[in-house]
Amino acid sequence: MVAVSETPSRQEQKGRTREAILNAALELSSTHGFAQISLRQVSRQAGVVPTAFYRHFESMDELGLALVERSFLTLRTMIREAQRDPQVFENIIDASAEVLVRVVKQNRMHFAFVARERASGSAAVREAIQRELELFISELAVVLARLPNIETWSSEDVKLAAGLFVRNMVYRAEQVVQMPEGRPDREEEITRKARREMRLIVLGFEAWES
Amino acid sequence: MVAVSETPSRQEQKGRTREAILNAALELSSTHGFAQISLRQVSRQAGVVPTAFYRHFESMDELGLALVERSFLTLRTMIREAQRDPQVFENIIDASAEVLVRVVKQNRMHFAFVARERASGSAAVREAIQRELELFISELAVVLARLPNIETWSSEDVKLAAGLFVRNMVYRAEQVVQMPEGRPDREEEITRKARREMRLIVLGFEAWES
DNA sequence: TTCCTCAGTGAACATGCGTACACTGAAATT
DNA sequence: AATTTCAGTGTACGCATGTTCACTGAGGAA
Repeated sequence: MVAVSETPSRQEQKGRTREAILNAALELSSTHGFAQISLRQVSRQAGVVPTAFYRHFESMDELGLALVERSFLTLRTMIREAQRDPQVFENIIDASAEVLVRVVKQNRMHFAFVARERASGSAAVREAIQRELELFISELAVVLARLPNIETWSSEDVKLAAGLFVRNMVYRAEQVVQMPEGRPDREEEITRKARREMRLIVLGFEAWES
Repeated sequence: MVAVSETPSRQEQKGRTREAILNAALELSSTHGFAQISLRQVSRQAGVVPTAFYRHFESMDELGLALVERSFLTLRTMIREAQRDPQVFENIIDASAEVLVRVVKQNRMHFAFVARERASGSAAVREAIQRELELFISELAVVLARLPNIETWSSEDVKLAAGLFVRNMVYRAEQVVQMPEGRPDREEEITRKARREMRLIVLGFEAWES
């Protein structure tokens, strides 16, 4: 047998430990909520002594912010990939509802973190999530603005509609996160409801006059 | 001088202490979140020794449930009173938006508690809030079902629409709670947005076909 | 080869926590 | 008047926490 793995450089090793801490925090907070987990618990789960934590983050608060950043990075990547799905062009609403459920299931913990800490994290974490969601709404607004019925709206109205959409999606995402494993019936129900809600909102679009 | 106040009965006194504990918990959790406050902090703020806590609640979890119950009781009472406002009959949407902002401002801490713990409390607290919100949606659905455009809908569709409404109201309520004191401009903005969102949804109603 | 850098260690600390226990004294009951 | 009930007290405990400090030893630079 030959040793295949090279000795990792110092940077690499540091990066790995950092990842281990982030993952430990994400996992622990998925059951108890980020606010209630301790620096020592996170370190223990990451396989590291409490003092080593400080080599990577100054405080739990800073860890929280890093977690927000990483979660949204994952989510944005996934959703951009999903937008390339050819189905999405054919029927935006039906495809979006299915994509939503699929994407959330694939990244359950990231969504759970965002949904939970949005309302309850430390002030800094809350604000960071709020900002990211606003960004998300603005992105969607740009997409919406190209739709036939919407071209003539004021940009404020488009953002309003986008906000309605995103907030409803966040709610349905929360439900998918809470959903017990292996319940395709619940999954189907959530997808169906999301689809109908989006239809209802879109019907509002069509009748809107600024 | 004559002693005006009668000596309170044992029951009365117990009730007062219970209230003191509930208020202490509500106030403390408005800054740090219910999950992070300790039995000792609550007792201290209520002016009582930690052990006395157990005469009223078996655990912090039970306190949390009592807080959910009391908050929703307050909220339901206020909203039912608001429904008697004659303006509400004339123009449901515009009046509702204003009532929403006013009611939330009057009971800031109760709304803050519900909004925050909805996503992040202990499992028991979360489920209790979820259940109360479902009840609330059902109540609204009954009101909506009497509207002219909606009479013919299936009851599932009516609940769907009611859910959309309530969830959006919860979101706007969160904003009112976070709103800094003495900012009538922010208040006006939130009212205006809530109004338009509700209009957009109502337009969807009108175009809906089951 | 020699020296330096620095990610991770391990012991020690003060503090706040939940809960058990025996208690007090006034209101309620007899 | 005598007795019981029970909301609230005070002490004491074992435990987990955040942070400090001096340390080790392997990777990287000289």
